[in-house]
Amino acid sequence: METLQHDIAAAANFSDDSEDDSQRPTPEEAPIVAGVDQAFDDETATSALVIMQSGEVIERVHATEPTEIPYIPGLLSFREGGAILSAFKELETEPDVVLVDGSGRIHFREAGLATHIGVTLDIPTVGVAKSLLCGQPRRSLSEPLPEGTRVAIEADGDVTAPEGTVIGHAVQTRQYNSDSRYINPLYVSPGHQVSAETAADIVESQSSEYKLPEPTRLADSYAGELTRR
DNA sequence: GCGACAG
DNA sequence: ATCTTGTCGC
Repeated sequence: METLQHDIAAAANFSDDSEDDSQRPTPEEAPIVAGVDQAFDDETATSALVIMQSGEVIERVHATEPTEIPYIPGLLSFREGGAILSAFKELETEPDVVLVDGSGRIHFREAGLATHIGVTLDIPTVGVAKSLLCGQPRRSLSEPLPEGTRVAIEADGDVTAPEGTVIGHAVQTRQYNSDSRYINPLYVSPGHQVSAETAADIVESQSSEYKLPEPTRLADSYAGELTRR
């Protein structure tokens, strides 16, 4: 599994350059953004995909697959990847970018779930995680960050990338204006065919009332209501 | 051996 | 991820 991840990282493109920029949306048209999230029960994983454009849901699909392995930090792709790929087979729309719940380049071998899915399907992906798997924030995150702040996450000894490489960002999409209550940042990283900066830009552009970008939030609740039945 | 660790 | 009530703050 680790060997496969090294191959995936080698095939990944952590920049905004594309082999065929023919399909990229012109600045005139709003991008089609997908959100994916999984929910589990005793022995299956259900993946929910929500596709949005201009604030509207234009397609929604899901798929369920048996859970093969337990959760192991660094190997999430092998637990959730199958169901996600099955859900994509049901999809008719071609998203311009996919927001994946989990890390992309912020991963020991630079091959988190978002990167795994992006390389496998050859589509642009962004990793959106609620906690940090590895890497070192450029500055302390112990104090609440103001809304709109982003702090670079650099590779340290736990990551295959050269030390100091920016592998993602802590992104504060929402924040309270209170002393006793605060919101933690999201950890955004490139999955495939997207740079660390663009990944953070996309997440910010898709977030509005809540901390999570809208496609991710809707996929989250959709997956939840599918499994609790 | 010890610590750290997406969902 | 999942198990769940109360509680804080606008």
